[in-house]
Amino acid sequence: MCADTTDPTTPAAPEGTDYRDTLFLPETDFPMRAGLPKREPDWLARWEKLAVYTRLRESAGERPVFVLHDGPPYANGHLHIGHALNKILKDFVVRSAQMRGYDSRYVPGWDCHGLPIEWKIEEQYRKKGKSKDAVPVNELRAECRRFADEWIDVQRAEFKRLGVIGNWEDPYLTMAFDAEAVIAEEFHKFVMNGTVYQGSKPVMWSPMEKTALAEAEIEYHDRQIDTIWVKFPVRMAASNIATGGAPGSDLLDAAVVIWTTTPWTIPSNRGIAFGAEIAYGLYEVTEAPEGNWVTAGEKLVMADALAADILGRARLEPGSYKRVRQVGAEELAGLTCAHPLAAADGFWGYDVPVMAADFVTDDTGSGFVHCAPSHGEDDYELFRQKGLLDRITHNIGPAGEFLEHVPFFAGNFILDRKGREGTANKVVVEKLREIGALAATRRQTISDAHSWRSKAPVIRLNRPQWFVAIDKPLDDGMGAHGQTIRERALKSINELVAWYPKTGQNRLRSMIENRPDWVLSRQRAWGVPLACFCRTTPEGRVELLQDAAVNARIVEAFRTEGADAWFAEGARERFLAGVPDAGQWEMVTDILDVWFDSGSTHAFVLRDRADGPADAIADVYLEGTDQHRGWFHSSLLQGCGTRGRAPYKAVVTHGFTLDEKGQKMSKSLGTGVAPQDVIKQYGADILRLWVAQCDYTADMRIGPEILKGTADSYRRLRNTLRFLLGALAGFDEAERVEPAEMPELERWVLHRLAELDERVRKGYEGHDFQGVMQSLFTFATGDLSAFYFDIRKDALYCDAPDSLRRRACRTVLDLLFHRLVRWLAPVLVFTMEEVWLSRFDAAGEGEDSVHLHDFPETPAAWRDAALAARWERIRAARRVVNGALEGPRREKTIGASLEAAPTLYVADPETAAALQGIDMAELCITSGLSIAEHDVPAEAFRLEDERLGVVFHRAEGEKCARCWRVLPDVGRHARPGLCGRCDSVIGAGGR
RNA sequence: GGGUGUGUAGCUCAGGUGGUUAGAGCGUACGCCUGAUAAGCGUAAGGUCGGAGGUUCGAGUCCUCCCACACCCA
Repeated sequence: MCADTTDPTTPAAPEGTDYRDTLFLPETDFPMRAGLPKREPDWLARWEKLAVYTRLRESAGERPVFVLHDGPPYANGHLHIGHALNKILKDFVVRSAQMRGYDSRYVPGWDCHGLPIEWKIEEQYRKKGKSKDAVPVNELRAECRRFADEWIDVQRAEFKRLGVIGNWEDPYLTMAFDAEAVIAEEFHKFVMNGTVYQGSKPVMWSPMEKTALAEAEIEYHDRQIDTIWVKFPVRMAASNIATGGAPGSDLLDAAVVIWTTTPWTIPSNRGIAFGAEIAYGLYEVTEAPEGNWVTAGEKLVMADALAADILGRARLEPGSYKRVRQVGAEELAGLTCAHPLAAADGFWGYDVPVMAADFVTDDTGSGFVHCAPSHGEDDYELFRQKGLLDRITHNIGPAGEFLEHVPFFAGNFILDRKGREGTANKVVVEKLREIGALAATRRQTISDAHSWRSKAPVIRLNRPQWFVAIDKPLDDGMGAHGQTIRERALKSINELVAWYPKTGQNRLRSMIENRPDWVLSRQRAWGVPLACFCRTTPEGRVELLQDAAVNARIVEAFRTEGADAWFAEGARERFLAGVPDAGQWEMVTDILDVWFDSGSTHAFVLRDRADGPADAIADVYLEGTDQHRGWFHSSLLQGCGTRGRAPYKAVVTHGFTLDEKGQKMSKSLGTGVAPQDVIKQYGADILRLWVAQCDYTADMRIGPEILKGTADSYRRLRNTLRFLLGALAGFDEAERVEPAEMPELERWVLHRLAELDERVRKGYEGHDFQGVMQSLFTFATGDLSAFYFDIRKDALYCDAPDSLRRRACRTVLDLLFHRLVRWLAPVLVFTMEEVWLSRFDAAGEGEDSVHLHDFPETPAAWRDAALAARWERIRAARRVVNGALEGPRREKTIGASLEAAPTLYVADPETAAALQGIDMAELCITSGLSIAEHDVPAEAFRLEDERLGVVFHRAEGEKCARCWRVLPDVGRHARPGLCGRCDSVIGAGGR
């Protein structure tokens, strides 16, 4: 139909006729402002009603299974931002795996046993004036259970509010009866394979309360103490390396000087440590006052840096001693000393070896550290490494008293009844002085550990503990990856597990390479007991009962009654029934370290539950970097001991959340960010977007300014989607156009989509959420909003509905919609559901959800590298035009770009070729644009590329009242004030 | 004190094996539009690449030391 033939009786339109109604403007009810805090709960309710997680499981069919195994948070308080970060990252993994085509299962869990809860309950008792010891164990345990239960409900609601999908109806709990049964059963595996043994290890011990303390129960206060320098006579020197003296060495009549802040540990001394990097010298005293502790002729070995200080404190004048010679590390390592108290009693007649250790310094003291492996962790560790743990002493009792067998000191206490300094230090110092072993003393103030409860000082005391030997070869038929737990763990780390980021591998490896045996026992109440029996053999060895029938009976009881069965009356007789010599066996009443509980989750979750993977190995464990020492570690050791390998195939780690300045969040500075507050102010999607925009492999900052920025980004993205919805209003399948028939601009968008499809899928697969978001965000703002949408508004608003250009555009918008919305759905779970429903189920009455769909297949054939390269040049030329319009605009020559019709000079043949057949006026949103393949005139506007220039011209003609383009033919058509295109669109009954 | 890691524009991040005036998005400023409108478009200003040495013709990129921050351990 020709527009010019329309009814000539059409009344002349008055000036400024409004053709607005003839346009196809965007139509959508999708609100520009999100109102997330208010609306998110509605979508949560909808998903609950639809049972999205269950539906996905039921419709999984033959999809491959993917399992992210949840590391259980501890059930004792509201969620903090770190929990939110962790669960949101997991949600990205779970949801993107589902949408990539997996049957992606996620069972959340909770860690329920352990000290913090037990402590809370004790605190409640104390407030009521009750003593914990007066309460039956199972009563205390029941209270702990109730406490955990309450917090699990709170945390579950808080996690769900974040939009995290999973089996929230049926999570796993380490305190569930079946979990407690499996934990005990797993422990029995270690009992039966012979790796569990009793040893002892120094722990923080409060003599006042006669109990071991955890790090959390310790506080540090300043305290005045008497430090002492003590002489240890050299007993033997390795003569072949002795230098500078006669055979037999000049050190044989010297003494090594040690320094200690705890004189009461001297009777428990079993060694001396020195630093291989420290300079030592042999000093000889030439002159000393009458009755001095250090006398003329004495030879002492000490660090050069400290010698003057020590000898001064020993009341020697600067000129009254001399440095005889240097003493090297090799020589020191060959020394053996006598215990200074050996001179007083044969009890101390043993050898005291001198050993190199890396914890010795020469800042203070003497450069020699006296080692009491029962009373110091460094000391213990050194003795463990040297294989000397059989030399551990047992001289101190639980109240901090010297035991009966200790000569001279028996009965003296380290602390008195009020927690103040007792007599132990005094008598030891006095004895050392009496026998001439003391070199000097100094009173000083140090910061030292005190009990949080009694405020009294704390000591280190070795207590019997149960260990798992990690270097013992196992004859368990699971040797495919090594014979010992350590071998299997290292093999797993090196070959069986993928690490995101890579650095996690080294971190865990160096920990496993260096770690000592695994201490399992805690002297506490709220946990799974080491459900086993032990006895001491006539030779003094402690052995464990290895009886499968007894174990089975215990596990069965735990399964039906919980681990409380162990602490119930008559438990011993019940479980030992039928065992010969039952009377010899004692119950072990310690409980398992909670890391053993959580290290066993793979057994009672991945292996035992119907929703676990077939091989009972998780695809991913994802936690903070602190879990290299924690859950990754304990799960690895546990798995290697019970099934021969790590229970995971990949480990993803994230950093910590810091305040806006990159420092730890602080309550007192008010820099803390609570997830509940973010949700209240902005909504969970903003928090999720923040997570997706961070580099989670490092530490992440969060605060008001950062959240505001995130909300800004969100708004930009939201509006782009809103435009998409509006432009797609009433889209009909009949409009669809094949790519081959589309204009180049549309095919360029399809090319970008094909590129992004690969980027997004690979990004999600590699857990690179930041990369995915950055690509999508730049695409949405740079390629769509500022380029494609801006250009196509004319066609969308003004073209006839059946125009190929408009149909092609709407086809592409539909393809864009499905990809953008679904690609973003794992991150912006709420908003993408809103967008989805706004298009497909505005009333929200149906059963569809974007979360029930996969990422759409994107044809590889959409890729067109040649076309993409050409459009790079086209866009570069467009940028020059944009720049050129800025001048006239500032000078008020023009306002809108449609008032311009510039000339583009192209002196670059490749760009000229690229522009062939391209309507640059359309792309630049000008009313006209002529291209001159010509040298760029001097007056032309140009950017960096000298071969492209633009000379400005105003567009000739009138402004079309409908499409606003300024064209020469406006006014020459049937309807007044219109250009040919618009006139014909209306004539065709467009609207 | 030890181990591990991080440090590029106001913010969030890019910057294979060292190579021309260090990039993107957001924010900011200014201008335009008023048919995505508590929106949209354009232009611009922002960086001693934590600091100091060194290797090299040339270093954000390699080496050494230092500083700050974090996690784990002591």
